[in-house]
Amino acid sequence: MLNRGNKFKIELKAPFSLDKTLKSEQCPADLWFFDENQNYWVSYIPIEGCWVKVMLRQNQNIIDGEYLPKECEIKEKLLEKLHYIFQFEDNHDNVLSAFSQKDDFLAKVVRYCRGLRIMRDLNKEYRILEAIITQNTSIRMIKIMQRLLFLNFGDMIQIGDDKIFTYPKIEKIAEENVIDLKKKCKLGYRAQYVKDIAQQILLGNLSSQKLEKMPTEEAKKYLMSFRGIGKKVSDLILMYGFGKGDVFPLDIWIKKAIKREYFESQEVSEKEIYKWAREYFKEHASLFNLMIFLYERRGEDRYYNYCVWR
DNA sequence: ATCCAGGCTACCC
DNA sequence: GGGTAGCATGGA
Repeated sequence: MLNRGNKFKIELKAPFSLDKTLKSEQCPADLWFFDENQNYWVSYIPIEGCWVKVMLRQNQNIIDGEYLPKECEIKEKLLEKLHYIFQFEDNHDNVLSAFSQKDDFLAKVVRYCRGLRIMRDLNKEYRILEAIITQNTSIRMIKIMQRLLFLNFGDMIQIGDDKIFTYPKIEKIAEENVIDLKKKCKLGYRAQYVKDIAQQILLGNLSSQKLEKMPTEEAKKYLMSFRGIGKKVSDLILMYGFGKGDVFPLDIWIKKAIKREYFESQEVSEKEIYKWAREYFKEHASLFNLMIFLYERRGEDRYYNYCVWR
């Protein structure tokens, strides 16, 4: 590695793949990018007021890590956060082999997704705003919009040689006028939603503390009471912001796959798919949702080199 | 050019 | 309750 920062190692005790996880295009993976020259994954994490550059590389069952700046003595805290983000210790093997027996499609999906984890975001408020901009657009555009949010509403800081922008500040978004927000960040009609929700978060009406205490169904109703948050967006927020394992975000990829594999390509309503998924996957719905999403998009372009931070 | 993308709201019946 | 036009934006 750079050999300039502080080094650490994480020993993996369960099957885990950094590549599968970060190339999966799950929402929190957008905060990581692959540095092709250095051959490691990079992200930036705030720890006790200090922004840290984190670099990771996997070698068999070892994650080699390094962070900057060197004078930050936060190794233990950083490891704690990385465990929270990646869930290294989650061993899904029993669940995966059980579901592989259920049908051939799942067997293929499970094989393809070996080592995949559902990530969690440290910044719940950002996760809420980011989920809103995912509606009716492409993964490519989602990354562009995120980068523009960082650029326009984050603070510029320097870590080593990197000049980056921190997470977009909710207060700044809340007071920006909608036309400018729309133009600056290419948010389209989502700009009004983003601004409104930012205000609701600041007012304490949309509270992540409240959300954390709620069971899934209640949390979903709560989220959907805000304009701009519907079924799908609330599922994404709960899955990636609040670690809910029993949600099932329905986008076109999932709908297509479920219809094809389980309803003989017949027309099925969203309601029926939700009901079916709850019964079929039970408390593991989120995990299989992400695996099917990844499997279905296996031939699509990936943008894991794209950096939202600068 | 028309259709589509990790959908939602408002309004129709 | 279910069904759908309109919505901003850029890529195919």
